[in-house]
This record gives sequence, structure tokens and C-alpha cells, in this order.
Amino acid sequence: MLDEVKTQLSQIVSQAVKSVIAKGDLTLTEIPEIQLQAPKSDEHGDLACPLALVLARSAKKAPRAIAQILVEEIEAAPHPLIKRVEIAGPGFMNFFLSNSYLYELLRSIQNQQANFGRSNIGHGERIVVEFVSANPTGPLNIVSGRAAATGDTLVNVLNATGYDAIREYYINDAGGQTLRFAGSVDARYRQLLGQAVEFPEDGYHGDYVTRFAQEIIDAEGARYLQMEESDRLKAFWQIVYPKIQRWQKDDLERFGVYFDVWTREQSIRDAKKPEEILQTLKSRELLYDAEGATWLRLTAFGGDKDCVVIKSDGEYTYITPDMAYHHDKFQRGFDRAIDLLGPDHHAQAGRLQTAMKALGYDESRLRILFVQQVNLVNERGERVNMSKRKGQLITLGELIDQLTGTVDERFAVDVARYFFLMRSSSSHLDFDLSLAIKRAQENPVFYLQYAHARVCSIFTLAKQRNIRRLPLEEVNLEWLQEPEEARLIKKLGEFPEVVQSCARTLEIHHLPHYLQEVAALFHTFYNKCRVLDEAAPELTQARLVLADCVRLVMGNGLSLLGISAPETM
RNA sequence: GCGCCCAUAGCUCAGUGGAUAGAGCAUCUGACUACGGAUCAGAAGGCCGGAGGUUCGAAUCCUCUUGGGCGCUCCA
Repeated sequence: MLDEVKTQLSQIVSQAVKSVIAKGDLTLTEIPEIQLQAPKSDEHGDLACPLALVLARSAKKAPRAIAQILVEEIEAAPHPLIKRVEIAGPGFMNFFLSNSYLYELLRSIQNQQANFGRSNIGHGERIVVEFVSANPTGPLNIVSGRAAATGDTLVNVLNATGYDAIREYYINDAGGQTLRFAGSVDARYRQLLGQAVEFPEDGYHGDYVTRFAQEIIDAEGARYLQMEESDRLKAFWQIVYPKIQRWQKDDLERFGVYFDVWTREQSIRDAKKPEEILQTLKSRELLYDAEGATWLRLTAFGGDKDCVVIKSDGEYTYITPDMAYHHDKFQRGFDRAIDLLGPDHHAQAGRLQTAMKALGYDESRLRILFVQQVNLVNERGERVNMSKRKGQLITLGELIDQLTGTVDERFAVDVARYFFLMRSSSSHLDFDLSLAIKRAQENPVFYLQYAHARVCSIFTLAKQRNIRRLPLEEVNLEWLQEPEEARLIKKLGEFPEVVQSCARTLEIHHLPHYLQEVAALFHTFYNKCRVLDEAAPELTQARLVLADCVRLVMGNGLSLLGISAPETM
């Protein structure tokens, strides 16, 4: 809707430029794109156009003079949309629009209902978004929580803008970490059975490792001691892996994140996909042997160094099945793949990008985003580095547990999700758990939810007072004349653009910020303007339409964030 | 040494080419006997890490520089 207004206005301006050139009042070889921006201040109108500033050089005229010529041309043929045009500052043309477009906006929101905010800029492009993908060697920590909230919302946003996106989790259930983890379980197993074994230095120290060992003893005793160590490790892995996977999945679901596809590295290996891509690379003469290993010539594609794909012991390095996995994503028909990675995977990301180029894929098809680290801050304000191996971490489950101590489970998830979503994912995040718990009650997410609940309460009260809403076409929206109403309506109209911008930039933190603004403008409106006024039934009807539009935008927005929109709190 | 991320109000962060740089928290002052005070109105708080450059116009783009974080394995 706001788009349409902009399009209309930019046509008017561009028409004016053309006719001014035709008259010879302005000399230009080329008309630049006409920008229209919503000014921050009401004094600057509804939409501002800096065209005269842009043209100053090529037209060899002062910006204000150019603006003057254009404004005269525009005013010569009055348009119902434009109330007046002012020239301001260095040469901005500020358009003040007639309120009718605001009323159109409300009608448009009413007609679209839950679809308001949805669009089709994606044209059905198929995208696989891979995120979390934590090693199956322990519970998910809060960094994974941040990735989970981010990826989940990103997929919501993409699907709302006409892309066909899915959530995918890659399970590294076949690499070297698995045996290292099994080794840690084994060490605890033997320790618990009284053997004096030293715990591996690079092992996993978490309590849960000991718990797993104890569970094995409880179920099957000491019988694994009879086995060869390598067989025992494999057996332990088989026992422990499903438990961890279940654990991770439960935590994610508790957090409201459901993956569409879980891909196991083992299944990629079983399907001989790594061999397949190695064959392709070999046929292109991109592989060579050196120092007993097989290398991929990444330097031929702009990589800073070549990388090993088969180690001298015959095992693959991480990248080999990973390449195969990404190749598989494209084979499954996805136009684009987006990966959300932790910041400690920078080198891996660069290598993978280059490797996919070597496999013949256009660079633009794989986009790797980084969800920056989360530092845990302790009571003394010191940063604590989280490490899964050292068992020094806060798990996603613990986070929700702790928040649940102060608020309901549903709100605990809301608080945690909002905490992760409200800041840019490229920024580091200091997570002060004690503060987060303390602040749970006064968390900014409640500000948004309260706005939604407050709107809903208006309708509840209306019902109690037997105030029935008239059909939209019988409501006279001209009653909405207050500046607080105009500001709120304008903000509501931005919603589709905000969602689109999140989809285009893959930066979703704009959405929480936008909803915060909507909530603030609504609260202001609510304090200033009485909705249910029995002395003014027509005004009441018009304001009910506005209130309902706020309800829709807040509801649709919160739903994209995966945060509940309560009707009462 | 090389690459990536970050630096904006006391604190946590938005703003990535437009007018007077914004919000939340914290601080201070106020608000209707009326739709939910989990709210609102207002005050105070800033050489946008620093220095050059591009531009009509820079927190934003380029170069250099300072400080912090993370990578640079035949680990994942």
C-alpha cells in the first residue's frame, strides 16, 4: 500500500522532471532514480524527495532553485493525493499527503488480515536454511539457542515473502569428534568400574558424560570391558548418540524450533556422495597427491591455500562430506543454500565457499552467515568462555529452566527468543544470565505483548458494552484526524517493507525494533485517544478499525518471531 | 603476519549515503475519580574509537590507524 503511494508519487515527480526538461527550464541528459523517504519528523511531511540535491551538479543549478522549478511544475497540475509540497533545508521537496491514503491503508490491512505483511518478492525460489547443526556430543548451549531463534525466524520471514524455505539440521555423526566423545564416555565407564584411567586431556568434561557411563553400567554392567577398545568405542557411540540427539531435539522443540529435515553425515557417506564429488573434482584435474594426502586445488579458485580432502590415513577431512552435503542440497532442487555458522568456523566457511566454486556452483548460491558468539557474563561481570569439552556452558534447556523460575514456560521461551532476536546477529552478545532472570519480569518483549493484549482488551470491553463493529464500508475513517493516529497508521503501513527488508538483507533484528515502534505509537495513541466513546459512536467505529489493524500487525509480527501474542497477560 | 567481526548516551544496543544521530535500562520531574499504570508526557545525557579522503551531504563508502573478539590443523 505504501509502495503504491510511493510509486504514484515518483511517477508524478518524474513526469514533472520530463516536462520541465521539455520546456527547457532544466538541462539534463539523464533522470536518476527518484528516491522517496519517510522523514523522521512530521514537520518534513509524509514523504521527502532529495532529487534536487542529486541533480544539482549535472543540472548546474542550485538545489533549491531546481526544487522550486519542479514544485511549480507539480503544483500546476494538482493531484488529489498531494495536499502541498514544501521546499526545505538544502533543497528537499517535502510532500504533505492528503489523509485519504492513510484510510486506504487501513482498509487494505483489514482486507488482508493475517496476510498483511506477506508478499511475493521471492517468486517461489527454493532455499534451504541450515542452522544450529551442533555436534552430537552434548546438549545445546545458548549460542545454539541464538542460532536456533535466528534461523527459525529467518525461515519464517523468507516464507512470508514468497520464498520456499525449509529448516535443516546437519548432524556430524561420523567424524573424529564422535570417537573422541565415545572415548570420554569410555574413560568415565572404566573409572566408575574402578579402573585407574586418566581422563583424556581433549575429552568432554561435562557431568552428562559420567551420567551416560553410569546408565550403561546400570543397564549392562561391566560387560563392555571384554571388548576390544575400538569396538567398545563404537558400541558406546551407538548407545549414546540417540540419547544426545533426542536431548538436542527436545530442547529445540521446547524452544519452539522444529526442523523440516535432519541430515546425518553418515547417510551422506553411506550414499557414497563424497566419492561422487571427489570423482568430479578428479575429472577436472583439481586433485593432487602430496605428502601422502590428497589435496584440492582451491588456489585455482581464489582460495588462499589448497586443502586436504583425504588424509594420509585414508580418512576424509571435515570438508569432504561437507562439500558432498552441500552438493546434495543443490541436487535436491534448492536454488540457494544459506548456512548459519558460529564465528569459530570462519576458515571452514571460506574453504567451503571456494570448494563449491570448484564443484562448478555459482558463488551466489551458497550464502554463509555468522551468528556471533555469546559470552557468558558471571556475577562479577567477568566474561566466561563457554566450552563444550570443558563442560563449561549454559545449555539452552537450563536457560529456559532458569527463566521459568520467574515466568511461565511459554513466556520463558518468548523472553529468550526475543533476547536473541533483538540484536544484530553479527554483533557479539554478552549474556548476563542472572540479569536476564532478574529482568524476565520487565523484559522488553512484554512491552510488545502488552500492546497486543491491550488492543484485545478493547474488543473484549466493546463486547461487554454491546458495541458492535460495523462493516468496514460503513465506517467513516475521516474521523481519524489526530496526529497520534496518523503517525500510528503510517507506521503500520511500513510493516510489509520491514519484512521484505529482513528477507533481502537476511538481517532479522529489524523486525523486533519495528514492532517496538508500533507498540510505542500504539501506547501513545491509547493514552491520548479514547477508543470506546459512547458519546461518539462514529469515532468509536473508526478507532476500532485502527485498533484492529494494530492487533493484526502486532500479531502477524510476533508470529514471525515465534513469540506468542497473548490476549490477556 | 594474514583474514573476518566489533567499537555510537553511564550500561545494552538500533541507525550502513540524507535534514537537529535514536530506543531500552539506569537517573530526575510530572500524568486523568475515564477503554489494562507491565502505560504515557517531559528533562538530562554524545568531538558516532582516532586521522585523512570521496560527495551537494558521511556514524554510514575508501585508505590509514588504535583497542577488543574470533579464525588462519592431514580437529570438527
